[in-house]
Amino acid sequence: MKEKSIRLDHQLCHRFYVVSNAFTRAYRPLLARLDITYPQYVVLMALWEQDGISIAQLLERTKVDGGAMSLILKKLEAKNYVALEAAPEDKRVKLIRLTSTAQKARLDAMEVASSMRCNFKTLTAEEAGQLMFLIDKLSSDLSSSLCDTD
Amino acid sequence: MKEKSIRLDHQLCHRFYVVSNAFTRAYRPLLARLDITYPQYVVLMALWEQDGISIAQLLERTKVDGGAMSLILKKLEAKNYVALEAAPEDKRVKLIRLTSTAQKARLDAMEVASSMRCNFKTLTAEEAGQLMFLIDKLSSDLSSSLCDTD
DNA sequence: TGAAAATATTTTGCATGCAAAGTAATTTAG
DNA sequence: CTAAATTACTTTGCATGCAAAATATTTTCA
Repeated sequence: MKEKSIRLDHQLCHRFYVVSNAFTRAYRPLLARLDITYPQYVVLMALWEQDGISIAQLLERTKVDGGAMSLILKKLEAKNYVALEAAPEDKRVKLIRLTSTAQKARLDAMEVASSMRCNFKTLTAEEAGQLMFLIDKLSSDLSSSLCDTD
Repeated sequence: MKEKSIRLDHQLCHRFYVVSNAFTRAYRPLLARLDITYPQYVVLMALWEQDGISIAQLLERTKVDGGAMSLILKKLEAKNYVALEAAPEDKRVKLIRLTSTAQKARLDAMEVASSMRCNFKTLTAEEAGQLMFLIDKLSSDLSSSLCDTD
């Protein structure tokens, strides 16, 4: 009785796949002015919230891939958005700090965020809230399934 | 008044980014038995629904990137899951057909899908339905924003 | 009919995402 | 106190995703 359920339009996963990629494409022209990609934007958002944190903390907040993060930070550094410095107490740790350029760019980023929200013509604010709630629930189900220590 | 809204946890886009990647990771061990990746699985799902379609139709249904699709089909062909043939009327078009191996693998795929659903411990079936509805609404907002011919 | 426009697919160059291996520095144990 | 485990990052190899250019075919139109 669960036989017919490999149809694409019955799959939550495929919806996430499609929408996530659509977001990346939709952000591209908006982020072009800042000369950054969507994952780079995510990293900057995390830093605008809390500056001077370590790479491990950045990974935890953004959920960006660790291997990709190395490259992303190098690029953000090359674009003069961040500076990396070794932590004084523990030389393994690198602390990431926003440059003044990035501080100023925060205003542009807020424009980006608000113009993205303008794209949501039919989805109401309440529905967006429901959506976030449900995704968070799904998300915790998914992450607990990966480490099945329960 | 819309100033504080570049916080990561206020962003729908980041939730999709995180969950979409989490799905890919969660599927990997399940798909290992079939020796395929998640995008390859998506292509097979589309073909299990409707076999013998063109690449353009496959792109339309799966929303996989066109450039990636070429490689994916080559790999599925190498793994003996599909066969490519030129359409008789129009030599530009290639038709994709499932092999008998892929037909049999459909049963394994149904196992994969159902064991993925078992991961959703707290999300109810009704909530999953709501989630799909809301995502579809968001999705149409997003896609209409890309081609702003309105 | 023959050249130009359109269509279907592939290729290319760059940016991740994923898993696993590799490094350097720190902590833990015997 | 030192060798083994641990931790924080980086590197590597492979698989996409994205945009744009390149190919091969068809269709359209003057």
